[in-house]
Amino acid sequence: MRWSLDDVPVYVAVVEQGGMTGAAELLGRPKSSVSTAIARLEKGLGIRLLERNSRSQRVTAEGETFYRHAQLILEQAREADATVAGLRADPAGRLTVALPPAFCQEVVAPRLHAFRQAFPKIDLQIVITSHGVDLLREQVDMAVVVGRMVDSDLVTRVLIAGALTCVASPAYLAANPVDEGLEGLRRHIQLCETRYGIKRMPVHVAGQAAVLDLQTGISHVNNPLVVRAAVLNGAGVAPLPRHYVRDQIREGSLIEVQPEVTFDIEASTLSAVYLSRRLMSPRLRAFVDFLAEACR
Amino acid sequence: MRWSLDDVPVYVAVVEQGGMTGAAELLGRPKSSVSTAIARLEKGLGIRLLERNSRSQRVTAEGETFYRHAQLILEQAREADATVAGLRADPAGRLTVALPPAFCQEVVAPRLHAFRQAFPKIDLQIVITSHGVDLLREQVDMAVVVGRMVDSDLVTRVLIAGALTCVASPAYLAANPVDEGLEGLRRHIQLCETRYGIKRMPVHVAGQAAVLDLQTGISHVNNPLVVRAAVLNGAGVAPLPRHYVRDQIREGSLIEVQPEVTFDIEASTLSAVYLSRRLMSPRLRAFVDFLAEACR
DNA sequence: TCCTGTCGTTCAAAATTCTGAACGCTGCGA
DNA sequence: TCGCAGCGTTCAGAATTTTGAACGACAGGA
Repeated sequence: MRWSLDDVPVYVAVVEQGGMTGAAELLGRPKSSVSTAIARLEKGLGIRLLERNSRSQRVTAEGETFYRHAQLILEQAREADATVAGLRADPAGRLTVALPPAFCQEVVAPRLHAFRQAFPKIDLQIVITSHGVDLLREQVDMAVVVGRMVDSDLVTRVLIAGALTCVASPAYLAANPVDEGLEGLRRHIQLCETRYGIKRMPVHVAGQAAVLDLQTGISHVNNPLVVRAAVLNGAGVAPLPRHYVRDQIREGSLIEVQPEVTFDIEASTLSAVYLSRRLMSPRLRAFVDFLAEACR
Repeated sequence: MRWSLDDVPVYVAVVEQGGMTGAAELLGRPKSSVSTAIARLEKGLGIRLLERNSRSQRVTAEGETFYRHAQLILEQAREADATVAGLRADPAGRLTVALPPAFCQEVVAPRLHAFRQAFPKIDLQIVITSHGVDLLREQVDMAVVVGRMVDSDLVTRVLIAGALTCVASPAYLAANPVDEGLEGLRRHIQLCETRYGIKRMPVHVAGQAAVLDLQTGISHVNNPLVVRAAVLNGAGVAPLPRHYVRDQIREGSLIEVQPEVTFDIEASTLSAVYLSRRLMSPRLRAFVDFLAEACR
């Protein structure tokens, strides 16, 4: 990388202001700095970003491409800055959040102490519910929900884009070997989270699309931790979010079955949903960052 | 933002090398530069990144948080650099790609001329198929597929995370007003793309989860453009990827019906899938970047 | 306990970048 | 056709950053 990241904000400003003079004003620096920064960036990248004769300019095709990337870089930088600003501000005040039962128990609870220690002045109120979005406007500052909520005036941040994976206990597998193929797998599924219990679950096996019936003759529970507990005690094979079985797989109390089968479903995604990205309170930012880190 | 982006790569190097000396070696700069860069960054951010006594150091909690953001910034920067390098290299050679019919016709075809003009030396071969992944290893360099393929040794780049939206022609709506509520909507759906034609399509209406039967008594076609053509000619209301109806909505030949209904489904996602991110040929990178830009 | 190798910091000189005024060019209106 | 206003570029001095060597501090082995 033979170019300087510090010239990126300058270039973005020039493109967005439509000229160096405007950019210079926006950035509060002399226009000569802007001019040299652009020249340096072009030299470093080895391409011409702006087609310019001494009076006007337009963005070249390559410049357009680079601009898109530059925006992303800047966005990340601003995100980092906002997070750090939040850390420094020692966020305080009441923060009410809605969390689904399993997520709260499995991911948040074990780390709650660390959060309270890092932000002792945040008065965190947790509401356990699976329908957090309904409370979003009136009663809670943020909700963790299943899926990838798309709503024009809500901001969604994906926490777990977790794929489902099929697992079973070693004891069960020893007693009941699983045949190859989807049908072999299907015969061992006794129990499944309600959300995944659809008749034609689309799956991929080594790139091949197929469907799996997760409804007929299968019991359903609307809590993944119940399914996990059952499977740990020998209730056959069940598809579960990888995030909830990672530890068990590592320590050997669960074994992945046919890991080549991937499930094409949004229902295993968990997202944090809140109102505005720009006017996010430091305490909300701190908590969302904390969740994102906990889910890594 | 009171800190310099140029110090970010230095910090990342220090964290990853576990020390300033190692980082200095990696970056090929004197360690004094590394030391001052870190000190400057800490001052600019207003937080302590590394807890260090004159011999060793460890990353603080805040430093860990910032490191994650720093990685993202750097990743974006590298991505930008690779793209520009690709542009400059004047990519050449044969590139074979697999595209689904509707996507190729609607998104790629109108922009193909621009691509050929920008990269005249790329000998582009297009295979029209809906099962591009199957060809991925042997016959094509890249495939555009429906969904969000998760496969350990495939790289996926989401092109359209498009939500579905329900549309109808103005003439149809004038003659057949749609009642409020999901059931009102349901009565007008006559036709639907095969992929969305499931019995319990999960939807959200203003945050409330619900399901919509898109199977019983509905005709299915496995091509969204056919559905669109039919709806344009009065075939009731149909859910379609927003990306395929954007132009029609703008020019008024289609109208959104109950836009507050959002569909929770991956089937409307389109992704580019290819083998390796690191060893991507310049021509493949050029084409994937072109697709991403076309889908913006 | 002392020695030694290694690590991060400091400092003044050197290189680089930044700055503001002057310059030259171009599009627009008269 | 001409003149002016506004834009990007240039240039030399000023400010900042970079650099390599010297320094101080600590861990581990003798």
